[in-house]
Amino acid sequence: MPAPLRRIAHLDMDAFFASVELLRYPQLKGLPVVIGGGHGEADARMRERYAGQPLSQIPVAAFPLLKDYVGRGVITTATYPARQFGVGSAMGMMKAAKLCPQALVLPVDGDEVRRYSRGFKAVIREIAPVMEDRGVDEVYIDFTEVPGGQREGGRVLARLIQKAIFDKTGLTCSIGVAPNKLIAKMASEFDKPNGISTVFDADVQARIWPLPVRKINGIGPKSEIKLHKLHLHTIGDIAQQPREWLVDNFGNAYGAWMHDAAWGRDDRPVVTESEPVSVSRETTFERDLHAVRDRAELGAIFTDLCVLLAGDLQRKGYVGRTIGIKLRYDDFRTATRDLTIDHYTADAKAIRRAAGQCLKRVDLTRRLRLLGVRVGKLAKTGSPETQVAEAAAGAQAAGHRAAEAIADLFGPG
DNA sequence: TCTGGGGTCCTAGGACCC
DNA sequence: TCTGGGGTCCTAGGACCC
Repeated sequence: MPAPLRRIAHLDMDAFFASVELLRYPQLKGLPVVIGGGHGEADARMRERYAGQPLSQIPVAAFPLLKDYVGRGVITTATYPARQFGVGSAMGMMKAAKLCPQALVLPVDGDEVRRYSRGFKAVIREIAPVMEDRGVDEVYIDFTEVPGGQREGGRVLARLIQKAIFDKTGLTCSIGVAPNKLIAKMASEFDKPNGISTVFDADVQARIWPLPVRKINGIGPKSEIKLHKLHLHTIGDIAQQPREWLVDNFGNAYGAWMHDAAWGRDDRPVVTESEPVSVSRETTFERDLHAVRDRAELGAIFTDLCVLLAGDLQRKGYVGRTIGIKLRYDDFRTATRDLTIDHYTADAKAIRRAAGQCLKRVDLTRRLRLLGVRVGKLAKTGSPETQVAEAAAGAQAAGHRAAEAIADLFGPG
């Protein structure tokens, strides 16, 4: 029996955040809607006004409009009617308002989105257990060994998964099936929404090479500019270059990778589980803040971030020993500082202390638009490498308590 | 019209150790 | 006076992704 052909699927939910909202507000179907922005105050006011009524009964005229939006948010996703106006993900809300002022705005409902995210992934795992989680609305699936995964190059199994997801959630998705993750990712975009595309090694030249370089997952805006300067515009243009030339221009690792990618070569496995590397919290202020003039406000935000972050770590069951901060200045430059401490922690006060040290090493004369706190070098709470450190921290805390007790005995100093 | 929040991985220099 | 090479950890920044 010959070895089965390696078949990898990439599945992408269609306009996920917007589609989840449309399940609640079916009256918005077919209308331009954008999701994002953050605040959600207008939305809350609207819901309050129609409290007691089913959400589906709220008249379309009651929904907040993009042209009335104020704030610094970006669009998370837009419905297909809104995309017709050129509105899309990661676009500033203010810019989108120029393109499509009549679009309706809804805030992101994180809990609801995560619920649907868990739901569609559970459906997939029941059918095809080798699944890699790539975020709320995307996964890779290894079809190779799944019964039926080879039929019509994976199309039959893809159709089954699409139907199962729709039956369970009412949501549609697009799937690409190919010899590897790299091509599958591109293929899932070929026939959106609610499409299936299958690609084989022999199709790379005809279907992949004509695409713009930016379609390769891993070539972003910077590399695109550089490639254009070198007169390379399509993936085929890259494929035609000698490997050494790409290495000379883009460095050893990236140049060689780019050459492989252009030829559709990628042997990364589908990874079913992984440990987090870091956990962070950050926030963009409603207006730029100055470290001195807005000291109290900034200090409160800083503390809040540390408390939220500590809560995240504790809930997830991790401790970490590299504490870092991130600042974004009014000119959008970013600075980071970090500090590795000798014990693992998930304690808000300890995080704040270390992050405070970091803050002392950075320029605070410019106005800030963002502040973030990060914990890295994670280990599972109670895992062997944290034991000694946790015991030491415990002893230290006991030391503090002893000192306090002694201080009590001798009265206030 | 200024551009969110949560991540990963890579590079590169310096410290420090053998 | 000159001056190895390798390994690991720490730190800062940047590209990229969802």
